[in-house]
Amino acid sequence: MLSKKTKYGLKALSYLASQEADTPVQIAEIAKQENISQKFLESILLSLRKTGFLGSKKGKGGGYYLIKNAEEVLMTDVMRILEGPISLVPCVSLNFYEKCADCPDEATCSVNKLMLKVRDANLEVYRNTTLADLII
Amino acid sequence: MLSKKTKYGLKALSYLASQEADTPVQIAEIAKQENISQKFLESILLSLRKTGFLGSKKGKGGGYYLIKNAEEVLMTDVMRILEGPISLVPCVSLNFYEKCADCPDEATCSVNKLMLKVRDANLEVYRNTTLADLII
DNA sequence: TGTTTACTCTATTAAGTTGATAGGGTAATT
DNA sequence: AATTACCCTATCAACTTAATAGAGTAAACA
Repeated sequence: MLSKKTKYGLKALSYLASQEADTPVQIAEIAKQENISQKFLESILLSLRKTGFLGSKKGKGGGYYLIKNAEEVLMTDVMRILEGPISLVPCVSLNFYEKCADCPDEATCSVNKLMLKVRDANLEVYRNTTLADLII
Repeated sequence: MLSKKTKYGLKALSYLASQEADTPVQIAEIAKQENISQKFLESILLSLRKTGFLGSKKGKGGGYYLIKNAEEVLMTDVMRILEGPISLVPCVSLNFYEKCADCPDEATCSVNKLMLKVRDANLEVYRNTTLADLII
């Protein structure tokens, strides 16, 4: 299941992408338009700012805005920040690799074999989709 | 993340597929060989039996065995039983469709758009992978 | 300079899920 | 009849998620 965090984050990014660039949008506006709990959205936008997707401006007329063009925002990066590893098991993860404690040999592990295929299929999608592809 | 239930279920199915067909294998043997909590495995195998993947035999020399050939066991079916819906959001699910409560219009929803692609990519993998592909 | 506005941070909490365990009951085989 | 192994119910700790509350800080503007 996709977490609400990711769902909300994607919606917020899309909302910002469909606004005029470099014009800050207030959290309250995004939250209202997209039916998102404002406080929860705050923490999500904060993490997107800290990871270089968004900029923010304080004070009157402040808010959040996209730093890059929507065409440059890859879903691989967005998903890793919001949802975490793209792989379903750590033993096939490119960015978060970890050996499975219970598995003696990855080479002969059937789960490893299947999850490698799944990872590649998902990467293929995320690598070839940008924020621009998600808005009308 | 892949649940342990699915992980264990896949390992157990693979173990059975690599054994001689129609020869029941005891839960205890699978649990030991695959490092799985026996009681937890019991419930997993039970659900696989009730959904037509496995047969069981009671009494001495009993155990579980594959009902179909490994080539006939599609990952789409296995994953739906063990892990649940293949889609990450209910609004793009083929078998478990549900409208998102917070989303006014699927046609313009960016999350919907992305998750459709993801669903299709995963289905492609699962539809073209059988249990036979997972064993050496 | 002071007030407003909006971002930032910490803490708390209810609800749900997962993974594991325990213990007993039932059915089939020898 | 005894053994073996499947079958079922209940419980529980640990963790995660999603939401909320409240206070603090920084920037803009009159």
